[in-house]
Amino acid sequence: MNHHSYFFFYLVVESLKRNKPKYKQIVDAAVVVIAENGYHQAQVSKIAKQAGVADGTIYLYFKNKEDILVSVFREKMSIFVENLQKILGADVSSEEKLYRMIENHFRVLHSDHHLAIVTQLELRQSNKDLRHEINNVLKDYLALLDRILAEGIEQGEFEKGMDIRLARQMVFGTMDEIITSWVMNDQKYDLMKLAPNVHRLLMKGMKAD
Amino acid sequence: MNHHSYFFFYLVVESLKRNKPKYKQIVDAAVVVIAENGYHQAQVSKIAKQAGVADGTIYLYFKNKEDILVSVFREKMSIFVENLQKILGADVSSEEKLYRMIENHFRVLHSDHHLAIVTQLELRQSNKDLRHEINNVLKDYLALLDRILAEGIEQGEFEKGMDIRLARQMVFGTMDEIITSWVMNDQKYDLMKLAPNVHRLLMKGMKAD
Amino acid sequence: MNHHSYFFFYLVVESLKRNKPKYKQIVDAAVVVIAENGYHQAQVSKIAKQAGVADGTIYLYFKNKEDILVSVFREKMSIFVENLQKILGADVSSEEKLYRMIENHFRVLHSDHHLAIVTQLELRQSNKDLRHEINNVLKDYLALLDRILAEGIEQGEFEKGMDIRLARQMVFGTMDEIITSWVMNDQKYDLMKLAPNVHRLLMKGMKAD
Amino acid sequence: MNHHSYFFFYLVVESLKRNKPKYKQIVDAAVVVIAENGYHQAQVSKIAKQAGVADGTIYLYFKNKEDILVSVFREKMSIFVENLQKILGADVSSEEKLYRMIENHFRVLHSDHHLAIVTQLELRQSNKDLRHEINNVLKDYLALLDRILAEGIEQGEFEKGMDIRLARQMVFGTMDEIITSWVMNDQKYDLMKLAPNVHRLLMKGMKAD
DNA sequence: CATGAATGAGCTTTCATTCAT
DNA sequence: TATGAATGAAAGCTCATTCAT
Repeated sequence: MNHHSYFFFYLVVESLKRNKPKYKQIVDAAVVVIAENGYHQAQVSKIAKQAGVADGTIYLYFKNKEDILVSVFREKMSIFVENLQKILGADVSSEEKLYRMIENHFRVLHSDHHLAIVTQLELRQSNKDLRHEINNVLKDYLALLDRILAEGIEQGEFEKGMDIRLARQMVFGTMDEIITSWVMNDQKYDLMKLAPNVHRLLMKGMKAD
Repeated sequence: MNHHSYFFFYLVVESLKRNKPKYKQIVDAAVVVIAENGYHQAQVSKIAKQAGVADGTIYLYFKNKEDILVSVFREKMSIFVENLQKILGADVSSEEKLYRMIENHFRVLHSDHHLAIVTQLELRQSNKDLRHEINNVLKDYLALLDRILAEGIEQGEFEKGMDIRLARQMVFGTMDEIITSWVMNDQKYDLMKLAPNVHRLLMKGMKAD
Repeated sequence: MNHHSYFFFYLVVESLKRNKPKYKQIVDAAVVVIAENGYHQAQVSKIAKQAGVADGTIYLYFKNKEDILVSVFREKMSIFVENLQKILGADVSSEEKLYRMIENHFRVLHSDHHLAIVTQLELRQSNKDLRHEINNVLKDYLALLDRILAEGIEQGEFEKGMDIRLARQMVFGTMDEIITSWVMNDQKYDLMKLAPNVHRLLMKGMKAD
Repeated sequence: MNHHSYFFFYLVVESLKRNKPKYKQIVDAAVVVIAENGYHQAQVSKIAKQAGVADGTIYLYFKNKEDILVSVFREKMSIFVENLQKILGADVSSEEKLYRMIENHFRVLHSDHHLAIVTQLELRQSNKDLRHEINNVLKDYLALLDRILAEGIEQGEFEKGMDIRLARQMVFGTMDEIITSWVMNDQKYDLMKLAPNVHRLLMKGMKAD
């Protein structure tokens, strides 16, 4: 490679970097590395290499390794939260909002296999401290789910005396278990197609009419 | 040795091991150590000390550390499976069987705080391989749940077209999420009291009548 | 460039540097940072920040970090040397000159706590190379001490057959040990008051008359 | 090497090890490694290799690296202390005791070049915490020196009004400076021969009679 | 002259597992 | 069977120095 081609190569690489600030670059690299190597094999050096930066550069943007992992969760979770906020703002029934939530939850993970592996399998191997951090991030999401449920009760769509915490745990626990199974089965079947049935089960339960 | 004789040899050795008091001693010690120190602080040497044996002795009964952990899960899961088998044999409706399953699941973990911490929080930090192993153990339990669901459909108690896999994931995911939340909240409230409501939600869903 | 022209070039560059305010700024910043944070916590970035310059600027004035530290020692040592030169020029006995030297040595460090910490404790943590450099700087000072001793012998004030090197090591070793103890005791007592006794001990020894 | 010769080789190595318990083995290895590589290049792995043990074995005998270094100082210092205790017990004048102390101090370091390098140059590069530890160890030694001085005053051998702390600092500072210079000059001259002159200087001072 | 973002080499310590007794 | 001393691989983080701007 002569020094001209090096120069242009440099420009391309640089503009890629500039368009994706290093912070995002590293977070995205972490998702890929964790998904492909597993949580315990996701060394900082691997993440750095994947991000195209030096090991030390990581520490200009993150306090420590745990900080990277929490950031991964926070950054990606914000996709769910933002979508859910839009759904909440829509002028539709609570039942429809719940449906859209399930559908959104499934779609985001369906469309990003790496992310699905990371959130459903890998990040759960983190230690208790990190898991508490992750739970804090989750709280925002679950608070929005609670709002759907509360509004549904208010509008008479959902069972009047329903325990919101239990209902939330049923909705989230169900979605989570279904997605984890799907990931552990190597994402063989079409997750999206399950949404209507899941929604129906949650709304009307298992009892025959 | 062909694979048949290997299989029988395996069965004999396994049953011998499990009858030996030290095997159980070590498994029980592992539960205590993991519950009190957390998964990542549960070194083999700590388990050995708690069991009152030398480090090396562990390896006379277990192939490696992962083998201890899988054994913990298998031994303890058998309590759930045995109870559930009794429930299945009872002459009651499928709905009642489901209720008893939930009640049993909650009760076992409610009555053994160490076990609850280990199964809901600590063992989930294990790596993918171990979690696949654990899932295999779980399968027996979930197969029994599937039988309740299939019988319920057959007898017209549960929705005819219901997807059994989804329903199973809803039931298990809901129970699991509820128990995990309870453990993470330091087991502050009475888990047992939730069983009727959980059962009602799973049966009739959230929709107002 | 032959070694003569190199030598003069060196002199010019050196004198240019030392007149530049930033050079002194950085040396003074280094003293403060080392005294307050300790040798091993005195990162180049901290010194730069304390001096109010960018990290990179340091390298316009110093070859590397070691060069800063040697410069600190050289700059500060020159105070001792200059004072000692004045003392040597005074028209007093050698014994009096020795007294004034001790008194000066104590006074300079007594009046600059930061400097005392840096020279007695922190700079001694440097590696062998740097300590050899520091010793070179010290040589000028010790050479002046040797002159006091030689003159004293010549004038019949000091013991005729006295080994000058040993005597120098006794004088310097004694002063150094006393000051280091004083610094390690957090400079609790009055160093200056010790000068007469130290002088007396060095002159007449411990033996009872 | 056939397995017989391996066996005998093994016996020899083992008996060497057994005669020198691992603790001492490691301390001695540390002295050699520090002397030959310098304090900052004395990695735990090098010490382990020199001691003929695995890295991990170090940590069966020492809390951490600092613990090795403190132990080096403590173990070696005890030679000085034990010798000095014998000297104190001798039925000779205080002046003679002082002489023997100097002679002993010089001899121990003169006879172990590695140790001389380690105590005079390398260990002084340790951080403040370690140096405080080292100072604690030194205190025992200096306390014995103080006893010689106090007894000398009592018996009218040493100057009546003499400040013991100052005198101790003169004696130790002088010895220390002389030895350090000798080490920095690559131990070129005969340290032992200096003892009488040093003693004379300390006793009678520099002043001409 | 001055900047400061980026670099990347380097090392202590833990702990699952082995194996001579 | 049981022991427990010994092993040795493996990784997060710091910071002196550079160099494009």
